[in-house]
Amino acid sequence: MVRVKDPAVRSLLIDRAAQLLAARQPVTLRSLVAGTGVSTMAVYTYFDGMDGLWSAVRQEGFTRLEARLAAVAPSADPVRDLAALGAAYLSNAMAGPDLYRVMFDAAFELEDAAAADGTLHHLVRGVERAAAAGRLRDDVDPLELATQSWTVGHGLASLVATGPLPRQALAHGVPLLTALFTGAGDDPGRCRRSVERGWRPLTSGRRSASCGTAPADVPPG
Amino acid sequence: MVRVKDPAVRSLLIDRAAQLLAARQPVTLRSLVAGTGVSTMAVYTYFDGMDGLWSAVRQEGFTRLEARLAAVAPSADPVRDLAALGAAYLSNAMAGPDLYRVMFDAAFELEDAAAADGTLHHLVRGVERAAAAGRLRDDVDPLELATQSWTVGHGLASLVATGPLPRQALAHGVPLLTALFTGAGDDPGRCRRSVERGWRPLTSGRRSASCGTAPADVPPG
DNA sequence: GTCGAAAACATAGCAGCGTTATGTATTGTG
DNA sequence: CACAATACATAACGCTGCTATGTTTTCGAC
Repeated sequence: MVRVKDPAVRSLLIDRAAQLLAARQPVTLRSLVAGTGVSTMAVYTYFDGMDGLWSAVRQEGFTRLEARLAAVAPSADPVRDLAALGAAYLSNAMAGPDLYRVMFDAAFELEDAAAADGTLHHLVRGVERAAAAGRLRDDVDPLELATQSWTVGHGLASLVATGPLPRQALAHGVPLLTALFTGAGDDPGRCRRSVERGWRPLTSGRRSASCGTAPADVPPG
Repeated sequence: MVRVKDPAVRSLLIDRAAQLLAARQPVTLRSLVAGTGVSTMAVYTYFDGMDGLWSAVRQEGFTRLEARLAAVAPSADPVRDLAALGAAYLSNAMAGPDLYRVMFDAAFELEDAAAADGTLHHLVRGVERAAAAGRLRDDVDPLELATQSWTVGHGLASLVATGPLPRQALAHGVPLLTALFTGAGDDPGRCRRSVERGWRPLTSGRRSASCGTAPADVPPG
């Protein structure tokens, strides 16, 4: 009675969609199945149409994001870890700007909201650790501060990855988060140092510094 | 030699696009001209295709946004005015969520960047007034603080107007901006009161509080 | 092992989309 | 008035997502 669909075909189509997206090529029903041996009907048997495929691509995006957040190893400095979570969030957005846009493109449905909730939960736990370490005032609601951190991260990601701000504008994350966590009770100087340490892997390394006169260009998509 | 195209037709098509957008109806070439008497070719003589129309719609969105920002009357409290600018930004996004999404949808081109620059300039002047009033530290760069305020506003607008956060999440603007301006040197308590006063018209009034049964609605467009 | 139903697949075709080609009014100008 | 360039209307093209139809494959029951 119950037939199980081949999960390999599912992830193949999702990966190919993400691949086309990263290559800035149009993701159409026919361009998806081109090259793969499957026919256009596969998109309907596995995703019930293009809308379902986009939904699956969004979830893939949130899965990748959550993997990056989960890879942030907690340290002895929970405020540094909070900044590191923000840096990981931005790093994920910069690694696939079009995928990040798709994640927040369509009107949010239930499953999308659940995936976004998992992301937010990482931040909530980070805030709770900072609160447990006595770095924050007692009256701060972890969910609220996490949501505010998310707002900052998403605003920066949206304006830099798919918007008008240049890449070096990512550095605004340091004063923004520092102000936010200081406002939540952390000591200003200590907070600044923690945020800078957590943010460092994003602005320093990662795909060569943004300083101009690049001698070599990236290969075309 | 030079023929001037009828500007009335231009704004008619732009307004109809914004109207369809607000009504959450698909904006297609044929649905645009339906009812207006003009033919599909008008979109090509006036906008050189749908891309040009979307570009014009984006500029219309920035024009409306700038009108809202310009309507914020400066008061004796420049920090309140900064928060009021943020509230006006959010108010504009909530008044037309789909238009706001279109504004930041496509890859930014030169004319779009110019329009966004005008928006940012409003914030820069607001920061400069706050700095001139001695509310901020001397070392704050107005452009940087304005960009950070924009990041907060856009993040909130994106997550609330077209994203997963509910409308009451707009209240996060108060602690976010308070932390940002306090971090820039303003006195914490005074800053909080200023931001709350500037933010008030957004969360309290405006289109009748979120409780239902609105007796009268605003006239369309 | 065989049959039958259900799922997966391939092909062809549909309406809709943005765009363009072609022919016809309309307008401004010498 | 005559001419040339613009504005417009109609029809068609290629592409899109989608669906209808027929075929193949798969799985469970006897």
